Amino acid sequence: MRSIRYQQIAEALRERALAASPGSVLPSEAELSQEFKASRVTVRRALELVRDEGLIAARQGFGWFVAIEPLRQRLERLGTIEAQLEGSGMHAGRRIVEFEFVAAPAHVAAVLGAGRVLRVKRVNLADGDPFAVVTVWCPAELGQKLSMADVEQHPFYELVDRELRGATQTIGADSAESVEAALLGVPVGSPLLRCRRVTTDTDGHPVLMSEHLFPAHRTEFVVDLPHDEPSSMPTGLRLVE
Amino acid sequence: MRSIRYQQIAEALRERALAASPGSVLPSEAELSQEFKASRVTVRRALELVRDEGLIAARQGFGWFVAIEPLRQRLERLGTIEAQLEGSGMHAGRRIVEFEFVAAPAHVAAVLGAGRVLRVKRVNLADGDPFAVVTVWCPAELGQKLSMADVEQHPFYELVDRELRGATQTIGADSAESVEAALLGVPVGSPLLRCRRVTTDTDGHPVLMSEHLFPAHRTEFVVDLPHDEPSSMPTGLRLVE
DNA sequence: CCATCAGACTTGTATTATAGTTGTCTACAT
DNA sequence: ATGTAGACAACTATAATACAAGTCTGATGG
Repeated sequence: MRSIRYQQIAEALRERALAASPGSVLPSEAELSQEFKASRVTVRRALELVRDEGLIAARQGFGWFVAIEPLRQRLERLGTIEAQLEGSGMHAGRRIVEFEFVAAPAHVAAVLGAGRVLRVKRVNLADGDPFAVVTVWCPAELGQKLSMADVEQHPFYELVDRELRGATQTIGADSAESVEAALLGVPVGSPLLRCRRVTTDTDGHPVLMSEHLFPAHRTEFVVDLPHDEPSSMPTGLRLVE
Repeated sequence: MRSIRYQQIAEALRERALAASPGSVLPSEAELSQEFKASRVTVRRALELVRDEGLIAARQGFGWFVAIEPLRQRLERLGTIEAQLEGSGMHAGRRIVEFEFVAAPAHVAAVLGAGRVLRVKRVNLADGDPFAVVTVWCPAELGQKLSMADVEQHPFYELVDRELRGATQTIGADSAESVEAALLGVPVGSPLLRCRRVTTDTDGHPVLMSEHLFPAHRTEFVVDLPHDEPSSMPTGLRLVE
């Protein structure tokens, strides 16, 4: 495969920026040019690429430096959906729609590395009204001990016999198919917010996959990007009127 | 049965494209021509065949590379989608649709605290194809110095004469109205990812408001929750009355 | 002590040049 | 219809160079 020089250099600069402490200055473009054995133009192009990603910044006559707090994680302490609903004086409920051991679909098997999985489909309720359809795939060995009553009364992460740590979720949109439309009480074809989440344990191995579908007219996802002062808006998914 | 050479080559290219990571660059047509012992025209026919299937793409003077589908945005940094495009070997472009000084709509005025604003509507292009409609509202006093050429060639946050610090994004979904559908080249009523962003300066004062609309089938947002206590919900949920 | 200024060093922005790549065409062979 | 060979234009990445403009430092002179 052919390689693009300035992308290689950009990758090296990214690592360096993440390793260094915020505010520290990078070598001059001339020095970097010698170090990478590339022309100053090429080095600059790499620097500008990383700058546009927000990791570094420059001041004319001064130099390049690692940007201040490029990645502050503000998504850390967030109450569960249940707590927020109860806090708002609403009653959170769950209704089980499916509870089956099935052969894992390809995209699930690829991530979890399990042939058979427990698939649970639930409808989340706020004061009796449905606001989310959640499907969870869980390796069969972990799901063996779970009952329908368990998954109806407890969040999934309390039930799995593993210590969970992190998650990656991808947020997208879809049109409502007939099944989800009926469960959520919205017209077929209306827009849905879709969150696919892969939850990993303390070793970083994927443990759970889940798909959350929200009616778009009631839900929004709020993300704070690096601030100095805390904003008035909390981070997370929220229901809108 | 006689075998068609360029179809054999196309099959080999498909395998290679699926094995390689998106954005990686294929060998040049001349090199592939040597490798498959076929003329450049034949190799090209194979490449164009695979391109029309959406697996790979090319830029004149640059080369062939594995296409990216769907387009993923990472939310941790205050970077632009353009930076991620360039980092993937694609070419980012902009087309101005509107450039007007108007009275601020209520929800904009409430946040920016400005009566008159500059409203700029742009279509973002990836290798010539539209992938986003972006509307930016900017207080008139800040927009006074900006020209259409400015906003066509630079990201907005580079043009504003304030040091920006953070942003709050609200991600939701919508159905495509006729205007946006036409600009994005998607059917009316198809799902869109909507991202409303309020950008603030170092003092925490709101400076810019923007709305980004993405076709749902091409775009996803990715959020990492590294050391979060997982709940059954994507992150947190907030009810708004 | 303090202000000032020259010079070294830095980024920002051009220009020119070259090798390599895709895009496109024509001519010809099987 | 399919494949080969070649030529040319348009574009890209990279190099080399030059110069403008901003920043820092240290010497100088009061």
